[in-house]
Amino acid sequence: MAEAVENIFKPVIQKRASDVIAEQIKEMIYSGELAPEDRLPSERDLAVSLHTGRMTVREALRMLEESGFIHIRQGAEGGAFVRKLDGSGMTKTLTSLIKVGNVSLQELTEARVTIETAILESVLGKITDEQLMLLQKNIEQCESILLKGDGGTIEEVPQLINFHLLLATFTQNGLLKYFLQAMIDFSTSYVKQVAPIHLSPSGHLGQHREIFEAIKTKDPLYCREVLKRHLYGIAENLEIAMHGSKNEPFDIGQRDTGLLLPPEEIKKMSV
Amino acid sequence: MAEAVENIFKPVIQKRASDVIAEQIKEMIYSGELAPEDRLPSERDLAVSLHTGRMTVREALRMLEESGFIHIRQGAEGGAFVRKLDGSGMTKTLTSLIKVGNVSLQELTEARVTIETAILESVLGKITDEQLMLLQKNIEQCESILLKGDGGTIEEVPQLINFHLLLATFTQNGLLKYFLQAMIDFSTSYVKQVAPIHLSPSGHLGQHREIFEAIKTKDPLYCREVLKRHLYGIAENLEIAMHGSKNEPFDIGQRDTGLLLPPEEIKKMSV
DNA sequence: CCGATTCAATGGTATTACCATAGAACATTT
DNA sequence: AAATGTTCTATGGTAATACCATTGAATCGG
Repeated sequence: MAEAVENIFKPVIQKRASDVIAEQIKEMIYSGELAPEDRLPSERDLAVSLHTGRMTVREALRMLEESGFIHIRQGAEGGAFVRKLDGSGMTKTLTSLIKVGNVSLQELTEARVTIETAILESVLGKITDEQLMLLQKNIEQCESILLKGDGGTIEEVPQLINFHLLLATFTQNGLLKYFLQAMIDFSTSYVKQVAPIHLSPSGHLGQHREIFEAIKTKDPLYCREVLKRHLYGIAENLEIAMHGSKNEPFDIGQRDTGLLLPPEEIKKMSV
Repeated sequence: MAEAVENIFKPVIQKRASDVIAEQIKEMIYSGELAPEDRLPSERDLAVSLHTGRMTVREALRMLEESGFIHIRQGAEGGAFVRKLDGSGMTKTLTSLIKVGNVSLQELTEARVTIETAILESVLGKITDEQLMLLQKNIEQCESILLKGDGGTIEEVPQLINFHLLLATFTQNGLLKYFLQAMIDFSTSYVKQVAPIHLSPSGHLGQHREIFEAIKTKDPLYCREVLKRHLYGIAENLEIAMHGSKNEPFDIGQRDTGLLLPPEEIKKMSV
């Protein structure tokens, strides 16, 4: 064909149908048209409505599920349900970055110290009596749990985590809380899965009490010192968990390889 | 059937095949068995190797792609390629949280001020001459770009962003950098997409120069002031982009993300 | 009324066929 | 021989169909 003219035809940009579908549903969630707990039409219905195949719909749903926008239940009365986004997405992202080696445990610790210190100092100037009460209540709660049970591992006293999250909450800043929660969630799940060692919750709690007292003095320097000591103590346990686990830091559990190939064979094929 | 015995048969837990596949490939990436740029077998080959259908494989690839572990190219010599994880995952997560309304622009701004302030203070005590040189080089680079072009919108001087990221880099902490980058990336793409207004890059650059000078004085208090003014200025532009007018300015005076330490003590504490 | 059974809606998997894309290999022309 | 155009082919993208698995609801039987 002769090049008589130019730019008469707009080039066709073929975006992947599943991407378009996922994008469309995301927008509906953003706009509020789809709210948490809402149920999407069944895969078959969606396919018909979108003039597409069921598999295309499924791929879109897989993506949305992976990003945490929906969760899927099988069976009658099942389907895809819109889910309220929470901090797990952040935790997932952070976990990947660490597992893939882009972020070291040292960096995690330092970042947490930096951010949590900033949080504490930000809170210090405006903390209310009610908030102080909440902290105290948290400490007492942990105390009673420790008195009842044997209080062996840290997982048995999950309330200990809340102490830190409480501080983040006091900033009234959801994003700071997401960041902190991601770092904390990784740490706990890491310790739990890799090496459930004994972390002396009582000592842990004691340090919380120290921090609490420091906050009441409203002395920023002292607060920072106490908090840092506490966090570096936790970090030390992370390190112990790492080195005490047969040098397989990231092999979390044996997955069921059932009908799948061993990794080496897949690797071979990828030449 | 009579209940003669119990617990003889292990209940079958049917995990979704695509999940198992995705998990397996992820583990191979974590372990280094699959490195960036490596190419996975074709969908058809994978299906055969895994004793599963091609659609199942595709769903797994969709998930991995959504999480940023692979990218997929169509055509001959195409396929699924392992991708080095970068900050885009964090940006994506943050963007979702904001778009869905879990995090407000105000919170974004405050969090950025909190974190970037902490970063700056952390850097202040240990910044080297070479690092100062890098900052200066960045400023000069932006300058020359501004002199050449008309310098209308901020997107034409992307180097302006690097100034902030440079500071984060000096902390030697990848995670803090990821956090900061996510916040910055959202802001820029938000302004660009929602309302590409003129942001006076020259004024922007001037403030960078101010910050640079402040850093050289190594006065934490002064540094913080200058940085905060700069960041709240940026935030104001975000608001303008959103509302299209300057009618709802930030009440900068109310925000108390500042630290309470006197300068000398902060200097001492710099990690 | 209650327990067991069946039913039906929905997601999960597999197979097949064909289209779309993009490099590579090949052929043609200069 | 080099440049250019064409065809080939491996690969992802989409669709349609069939059937399995799961799970809550509806139904049936006592």
